[in-house]
Amino acid sequence: MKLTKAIKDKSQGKYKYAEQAHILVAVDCIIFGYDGDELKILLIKRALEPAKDQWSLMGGFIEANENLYGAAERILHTLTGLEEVYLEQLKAYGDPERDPFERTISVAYFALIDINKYKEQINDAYQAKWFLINEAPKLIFDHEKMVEKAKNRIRYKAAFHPILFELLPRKFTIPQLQNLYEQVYNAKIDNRNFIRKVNSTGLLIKLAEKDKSSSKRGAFYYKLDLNKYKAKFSSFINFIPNPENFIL
Amino acid sequence: MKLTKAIKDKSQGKYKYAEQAHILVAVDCIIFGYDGDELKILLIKRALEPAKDQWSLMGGFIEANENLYGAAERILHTLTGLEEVYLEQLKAYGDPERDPFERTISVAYFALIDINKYKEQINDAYQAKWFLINEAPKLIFDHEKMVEKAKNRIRYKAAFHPILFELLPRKFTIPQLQNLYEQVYNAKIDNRNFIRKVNSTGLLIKLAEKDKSSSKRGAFYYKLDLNKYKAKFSSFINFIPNPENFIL
DNA sequence: ACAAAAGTGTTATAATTACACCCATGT
DNA sequence: ACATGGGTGTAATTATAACACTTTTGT
Repeated sequence: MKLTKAIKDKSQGKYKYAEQAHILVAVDCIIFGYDGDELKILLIKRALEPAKDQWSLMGGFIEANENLYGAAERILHTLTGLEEVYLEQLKAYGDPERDPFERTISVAYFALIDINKYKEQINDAYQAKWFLINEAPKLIFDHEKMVEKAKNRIRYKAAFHPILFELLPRKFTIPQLQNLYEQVYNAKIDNRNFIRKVNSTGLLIKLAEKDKSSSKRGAFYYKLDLNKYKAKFSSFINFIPNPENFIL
Repeated sequence: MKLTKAIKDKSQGKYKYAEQAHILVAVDCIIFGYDGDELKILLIKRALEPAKDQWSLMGGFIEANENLYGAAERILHTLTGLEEVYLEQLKAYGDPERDPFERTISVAYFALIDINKYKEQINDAYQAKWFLINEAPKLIFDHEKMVEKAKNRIRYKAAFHPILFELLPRKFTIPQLQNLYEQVYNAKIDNRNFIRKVNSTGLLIKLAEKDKSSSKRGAFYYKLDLNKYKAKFSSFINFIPNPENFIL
């Protein structure tokens, strides 16, 4: 921090930074959800001017008493009613012209949620809608850039870390998990090799129950071994055969 | 972006966001350097109140006409005279209490530079000093947290991408490169396996000249094949044997 | 001749890939 | 009985890890 322009505020007896421009700081959330079948993104439609009727990420300005993560949590909670979901800082965006109304720095966060569990809680006031990941509409400002970056980040991270489990319900089948990976990477994965790899992680506990909704035979449900999940989260597991062509 | 508080500015005819707190936005740079022998970090010593005589990252406030990356470039250039060095956004920091003087959001960037090439250009006005990576002093605010995060990011990224070449001079020896990896990972690496892995990337071009400074036999200089470097930068190469225990 | 770092070679083990087949069940 | 997705097995290939020795040259 370059402090050479700091002055002492007589009224409070504290140092302050003089003659510096203060800027609006916002947080925008890229919210990914999976319903066991399709990977989606949650967007809101602007009901008011300016930018009325345009699709946008859910966002808000940072408040005096909260940190960036807290602001992202608040914004996510306001829209979805969700708490304690996976939420990670993506990047700060600060081009002078990114917001045509007023200069605004935006810190983007992405969230991974299970649509089934939470869809009833979504706040209708924002006209939120789930879009298929490849069928999202045009977005305001640089929000599409944020979404692309978030997709890339997820691809990158999910190649080595089990973050995609955050999108699944408590119990899920291996075909559902594979289907999720296939959508994230836009690729077909060999189911035999996939099952072996997933099982080799030791992260899954097989349940007695079966899901019969997608086949006659039915697929066994599994649940996450939460202890192992937490312990192994940072370790590297090659979930994806050829993680070649990602852009970092 | 939540725009519900936008109003129309009569004087300019543009929409503006009303009743929102504007905050100071700074950029701080974690500058890593390698002199062919030791991995170091560049810090500045505060010459003025407040926080006089304390060590700090080089930073500055964002200006009206520049984006975040541009601000980081400017700050880096001001201190080191360097341009076109590797510079990557690390994370935005925004705890309300992170800066005791005034609420400030800081976007941290890290830079990778070759100390030999640039050390003459360093601006003395900031009392900058290179510290060994493991012998850095206490820093102001949350700067130590930033440095730790940057070290982790470099470890993470360098395990799969050839970013550490950014720290090397145009010509370098493989022992120098290995030494750099060993310092980044605080680990001994088998030189036989290391050489094979580095050569298998096809990224290096062997030069006729030898560096005799560190052994009697001398080690051949190599240079980067810049075309292949750019092409392969995003692809995954396992540079590090067991990338197990990194924290993401 | 010897010390010290540079550089080459080999082999065992483990991970990855590319395959083909059987299973369970609702219709 | 058969169609459909679920699940198991195996063999070839490739990558990784562990290891020892030879080369060069200044002193």
